Amino acid sequence: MFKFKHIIIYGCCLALLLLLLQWAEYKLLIIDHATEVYITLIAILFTMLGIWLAAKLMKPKTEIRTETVVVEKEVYISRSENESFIPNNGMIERLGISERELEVLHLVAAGYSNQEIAEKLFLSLHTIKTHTSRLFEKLDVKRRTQAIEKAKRLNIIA
Amino acid sequence: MFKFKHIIIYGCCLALLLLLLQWAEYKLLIIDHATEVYITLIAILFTMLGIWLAAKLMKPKTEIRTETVVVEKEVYISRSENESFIPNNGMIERLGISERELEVLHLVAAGYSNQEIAEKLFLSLHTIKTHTSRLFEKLDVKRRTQAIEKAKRLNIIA
DNA sequence: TTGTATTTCATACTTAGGTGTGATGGTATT
DNA sequence: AATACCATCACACCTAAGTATGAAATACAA
Repeated sequence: MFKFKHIIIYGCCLALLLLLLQWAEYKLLIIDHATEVYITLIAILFTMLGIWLAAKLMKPKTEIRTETVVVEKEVYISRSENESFIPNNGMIERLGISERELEVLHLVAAGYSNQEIAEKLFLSLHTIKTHTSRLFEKLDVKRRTQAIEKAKRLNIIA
Repeated sequence: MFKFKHIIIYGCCLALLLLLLQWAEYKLLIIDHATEVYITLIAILFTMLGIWLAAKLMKPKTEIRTETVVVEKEVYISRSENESFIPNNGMIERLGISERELEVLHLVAAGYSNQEIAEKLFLSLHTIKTHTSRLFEKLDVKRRTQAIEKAKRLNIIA
């Protein structure tokens, strides 16, 4: 939109200058060989005008292109229900899940309450809570149900 | 360095044009009121020259910063993707699980909290609690984790 | 129309789950 | 010996989950 504004301004300037020159013609034409002088002046003037115009029009060209590249990292192939389940040990290791934590995870997925797990493993309820909390942190989840879902999806548990 | 090159080329063009105009002066000045016409032509020509010059000189100033944002995305294939899961409708019917209850069961298994399920289904928290309670009764379980385990075992959910 | 099941919402209450912080002892690793 | 990690236990605190009970609207079949 502002492109047209510049063009209109430029047009007006041109018209004004033509009028000015027409008036100057009668005054300056008397002096011989003065034509070249003011043609040069016109040339310089309009060149500057062109430069100014170009500068105005090209200023907003400082583009910042933001390119978003999505890199898909790893794909875990699913298993068959009937076939033997192969735990994703690489994933377990990568998440830093300890042996005890994995044991608790299995029992959580089996539907046991923290109290029941504590009794089963001869541990205190506090210990189980610590384990589950660390587990949720490592699995990046908030609840045990989410932990079950994610662990199954990552083939950590069957 | 190439800045001067452009200036020299421009200067040469100007000189050449002045010579051309000086020659044309004798031919065209005879025609009355032709002065304005060729002054306009000069104006347009030099303006374009100015624009071209400016464009050439300002090219390196039109910065194009390309910010590349790399987003790493881990992709997992769920095991049910390849297999065709057939829900045990007979079992669902036998246990008397209603449509709504089944819907809630799916969301419970997906790891959503009661509050989240309520928001997702545009229901109150109370309603979800009622549904889950009935579900636990019908599945003969005490906790949601047990419900998930049993529902999966009975092929009610994938 | 009446009965039955479903779906919805509600209050009050209890229990389980989860967080944050901190401490202790064991066991490898450096 | 020092460090890092794991496993264990503990307390305080808060939130989520689950129970018991009741009730109203809807839908569908007898």
